[in-house]
Amino acid sequence: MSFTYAYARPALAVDCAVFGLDDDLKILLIQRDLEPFQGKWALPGGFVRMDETTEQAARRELSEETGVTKLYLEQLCTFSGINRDPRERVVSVAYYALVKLSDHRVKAATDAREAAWFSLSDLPPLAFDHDHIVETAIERLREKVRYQPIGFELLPPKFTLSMLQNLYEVVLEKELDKRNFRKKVLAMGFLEELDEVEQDVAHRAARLYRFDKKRYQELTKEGFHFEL
Amino acid sequence: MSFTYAYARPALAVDCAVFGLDDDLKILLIQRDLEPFQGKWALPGGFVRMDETTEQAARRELSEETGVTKLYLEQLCTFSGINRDPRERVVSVAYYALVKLSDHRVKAATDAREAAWFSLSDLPPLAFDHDHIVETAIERLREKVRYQPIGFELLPPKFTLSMLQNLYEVVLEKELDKRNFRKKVLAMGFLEELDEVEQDVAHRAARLYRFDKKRYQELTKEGFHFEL
DNA sequence: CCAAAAGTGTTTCACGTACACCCATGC
DNA sequence: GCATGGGTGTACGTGAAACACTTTTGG
Repeated sequence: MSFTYAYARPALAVDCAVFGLDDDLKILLIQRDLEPFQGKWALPGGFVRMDETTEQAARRELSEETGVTKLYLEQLCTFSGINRDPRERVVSVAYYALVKLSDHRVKAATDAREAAWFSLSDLPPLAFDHDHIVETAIERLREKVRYQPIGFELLPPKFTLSMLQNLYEVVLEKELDKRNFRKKVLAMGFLEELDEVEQDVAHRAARLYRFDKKRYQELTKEGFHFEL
Repeated sequence: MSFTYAYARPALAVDCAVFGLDDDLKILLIQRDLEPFQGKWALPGGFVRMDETTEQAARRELSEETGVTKLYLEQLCTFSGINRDPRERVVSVAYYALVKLSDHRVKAATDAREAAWFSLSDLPPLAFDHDHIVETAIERLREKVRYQPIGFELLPPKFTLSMLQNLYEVVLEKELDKRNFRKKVLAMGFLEELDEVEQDVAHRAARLYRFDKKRYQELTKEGFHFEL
C-alpha cells in the first residue's frame, strides 16, 4: 500500500525529552537499533500516524519504547531543519516531559529496546539534531520551573523540603538558602504538611509534605502567582 | 507530477498571528478566496515547501499574502487536531509575530488579496481552528511581554514613554501608575533619551526615546533580568 | 485662558536576603 | 558520643505601590 499526493510532503515525527530527578537531573534515551545512527543514543520518538495528534503520538512512542506512561507532557518546539534527517525530510514536533523517577526506574532498564537514564552533565553524542532539542528542552525547563509548580512532577507524591530545595538547586544550577527557601514555599500555602517522616535514613528523619494541587488552583484563581 | 510514500502523511502548513498596536492591539487577517471557508477571515499562512524551514515558510507566506516583511517572528505551537481542516489532515506550525504598525498600515490594505487589521476585541469568526490559535498567541504574548523586551517591536523606533506605557496597559489589560512606570523603565538603563520631542500634537510635546538593544544585551550578560 | 497630556518625589510597607546555632536520630 | 542532615528567627536593605500638583503647548 502506498499514498500519493500532488505535492511533496515532509514526514512528521515526534521526539520526547523526558526528564527525571535522582540527585541530579537525568534524561531518558534509547539506543537506536536501525540506520541511520544505528547504535547511537537518541530521544525516544517516532512517526505520527494519521489517526492521532502529535501529543498522542508522543505518549504512544514513549510507552512503546520506554514503558513510561504517567507523565507531565508539554509541547516544546517544532524542528524543521531541511537536513536534520539524512534519509529524507522529517519535521519533528518535540515534547518535553517530567516523570517521577521512582515510578520508572525499573521499566526503562528492562524494556526490549535499550533505554537508559543519563545525567545531563554526562550525555553521549546523540543522533540527528537531538543535542539541539535537548538543549532547548533544558532551557525551557529552567524557565518554566521558576514560575509554574511543575517541579513536583519530578518528585514522589510525598517529599521532604530538602528534596524540593535540591530539585530547584539542581535545575536552576544555583544554591539556595535553606531558611529562606522553606519560609517562601511554606508561605505559598499549597504544601500540605503530613503526619509522616521519611524512613530509613541515617540521621534525623525529615517531615514529609504533599503538593496540594486543588489548593494551588484555588490560589491561582484568586490571583496568586507562583514564582521562585 | 505527484509524490508517493509508503505511509500516509499529513500535509504541513504554517499559520501566523501577526500583532500590531494602534491605540489597541490588532491582528492581521486575510479573507480566504478559496474553499473551504471561502470568504471567511483567517490567519495568513500556507503549506510548507520541501526546500524551506517552517520559519522560512511563515515569512514567505506573510510577504506574499500581506506584504509584511520586517517583523519579529517566533514559533508559537504546533496544532495537530485530526479534523482541523475539513479537506484532509493538515498539521500546522503556528507562529506569532509583532510588527510596527506604522510600517505596514498601507501595504496590507492595498494587496490583491483582502488583508486587514482587526481589533482583538472585535474579531470576526475565523476559519479552521484559528480562533484557538489566536487565543494561544495572545496568552503567549501576554506572558512574554512581561519578561522580555519584545514590546518595542510594536512601537516605532522613536517613541514616548506614554506610548510605551499604553502598550503595556493594552497588552496586560491593567492600568499602570505613570510615575512608577517611568521610574522603573528608566532605571533599567536601556532607554536612550533623544534630543527630540514628538511633533504635531495639540498639547505639550513629549520627549522621544529609543530602545538601545546593544545596551540591553550587555546588561543581560551582566545578569540583568527584564521584568515588568 | 483653557484643554490636554507631560513631567516630577516622597513615604510606606512588603518582601528578599543574609546569616548561625541547636536538635533528633542512627550507628 | 559523634556524624549527619533537620529545623528554626531576626535584622537590614531594596524595591514596589500609593499618591497630586505644576508645567508646557496648541488652539
